[in-house]
Amino acid sequence: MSVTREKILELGEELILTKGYNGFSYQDISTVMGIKNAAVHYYFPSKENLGLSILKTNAQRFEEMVENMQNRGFNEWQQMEAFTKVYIKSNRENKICLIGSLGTDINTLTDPMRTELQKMVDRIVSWLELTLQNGREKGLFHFSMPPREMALRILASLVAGLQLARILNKTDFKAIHQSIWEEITPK
Amino acid sequence: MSVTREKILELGEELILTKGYNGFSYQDISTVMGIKNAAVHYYFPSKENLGLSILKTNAQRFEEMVENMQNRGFNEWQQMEAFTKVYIKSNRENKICLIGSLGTDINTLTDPMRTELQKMVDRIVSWLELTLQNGREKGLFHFSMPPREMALRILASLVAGLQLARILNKTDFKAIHQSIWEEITPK
DNA sequence: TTGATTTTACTTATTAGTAAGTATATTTGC
DNA sequence: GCAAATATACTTACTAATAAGTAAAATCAA
Repeated sequence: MSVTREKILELGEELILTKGYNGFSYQDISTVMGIKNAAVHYYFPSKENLGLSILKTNAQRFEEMVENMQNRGFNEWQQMEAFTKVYIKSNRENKICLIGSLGTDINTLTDPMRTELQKMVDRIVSWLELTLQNGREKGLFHFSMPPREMALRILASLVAGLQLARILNKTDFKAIHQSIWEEITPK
Repeated sequence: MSVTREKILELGEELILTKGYNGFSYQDISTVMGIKNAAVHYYFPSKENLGLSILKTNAQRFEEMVENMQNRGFNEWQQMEAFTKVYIKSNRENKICLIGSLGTDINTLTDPMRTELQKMVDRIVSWLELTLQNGREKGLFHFSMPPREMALRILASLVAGLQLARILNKTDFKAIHQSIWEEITPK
């Protein structure tokens, strides 16, 4: 696949995570890349098209990560740890996540983008739920609420953890994500 | 104070909470109100000016709520309950909160707005921290981590709870906010 | 030379913002 | 008490900048 196309996707994603979907333009992309506006339109005819591609790329990346972890025989604890690490990296880079960013702009998105976002979040919550449930059965985690509730709670902590850390202080994210582990670690 | 000005502030806030700061324009306000674009500029010369006014109005509303609760002799449990109710109402109205919305757009805001946002969030976290600490001393709450960590954790749950609920399902917010109480209620 | 890629040169729409004017109150000087 | 001055609350009619998007020509690479 074209290296230009890849780079546009990468930059577009970064812009969504740093300035928000309605806070960036094709100009932002073309200027940084040293190409013309129309070249971006060549690969992604519309902004919606670009946004949708970014969403699908992300959903795919998640699936690959999950598949990869299972191939390597990661247990549920290790899988949760790896998932958390993605967020720790985002925090280090002063980025929020796609869910938090597009969640804010959801009413300005087109139906295909909204649907794709819902699909992605739903998939992540389902995976978290299953991982928490299986991990609890093995005694790797300890919590009493239904796994789906716990999944939503953990995801919410991570999503808004990044936002709060960017507003207040980067180090605040650590406090938030560590408290997740305190809650689910068996005594 | 002018009723038109009040209405612009109200509508502006609603637009930030539904479409995001970079997702609405003065046109959105003037069209709904049946006035001209320039009339909005008459009250708020720039969009930054409007955004700043909305932030300050919100911060003031928070202070009034806290003051009011203390005048009425609310204990810490009741105060936490009242704070949570503000978020439950937002969820009912398909709105997210100012923190989550402006948190996404923070890098596109001017310094005065960023500073005001930080000030507001800092104030809320401090209040949460103090309320949790005092409540724990009285035996109203039970938790072992430092109060500030718990404050950040609760705020993160509420902020992203609204976002996740708007993406997935309104009822998911209930699961998230109820799990907060499960965590801090003494056994 | 053919197809993929990219630029040139646009269009159309929307944005924030402004200058000047108008009608209606409200205040002030006498 | 009343005319003149002034403030309030807008509208009309713009500007300059930027947005997304397009058609056609030029360039490049196999």
